[in-house]
Amino acid sequence: MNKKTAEKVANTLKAIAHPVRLRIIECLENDEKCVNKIVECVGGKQSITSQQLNMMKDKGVLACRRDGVKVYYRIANPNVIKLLHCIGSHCKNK
Amino acid sequence: MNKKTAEKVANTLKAIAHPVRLRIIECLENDEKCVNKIVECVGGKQSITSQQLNMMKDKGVLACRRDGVKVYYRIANPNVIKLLHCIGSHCKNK
DNA sequence: CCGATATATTACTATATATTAATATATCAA
DNA sequence: TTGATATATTAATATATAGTAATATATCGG
Repeated sequence: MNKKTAEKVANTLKAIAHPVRLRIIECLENDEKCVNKIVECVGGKQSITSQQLNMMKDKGVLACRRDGVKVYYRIANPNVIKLLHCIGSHCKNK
Repeated sequence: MNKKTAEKVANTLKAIAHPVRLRIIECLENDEKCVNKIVECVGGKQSITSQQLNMMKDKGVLACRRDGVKVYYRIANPNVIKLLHCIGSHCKNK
């Protein structure tokens, strides 16, 4: 892996290496959800969740579409789900 | 995933979410290596590499053994390799 | 346009992580 | 014990990330 690739990969990993962001991803695993639902699902403040969502969108982990007043987020990079399972199965027995 | 698990997973991810640390892991993919070799392999200063190695050891990603004057590091958590491949295959085509 | 609901942005402070240079410790052979 | 090689630690600063509160913008029905 060359340095540039390493930086890209590190960037993607950093994008999800956060407890709340992991939970957001998990919550979006099966289907898209609007911000409202995501906030409920992970249980924080709206503005914080919005920041996290935006950050992950910037890094290409999530994508979104607006439908009227609501904005629906979904997982743009399916590998993060695999990744989540991968690392999850390791951490369980710790 | 509950909050505690999310924190553990985030911790492991943070441990590898760094360009140099990713390259270290890659360099240890097939066999253990002494610090010297690792420094050569990733091309930084010895003390920095040592810090990274220690950090990853602390977080359970790596393990090491001393043999005389040399210290050999190896991957302690095989899932990080899978993880690397997972995310690597995504980032390639970007 | 106005009010209501949904989402995003800003500005600020706190905390964590990275970087760098210098120095310390460990092991062994002579 | 001394010198040489290998590795680890410390201390200081820079930079990035997180957390918080307040406010702004967007969409739409009426």
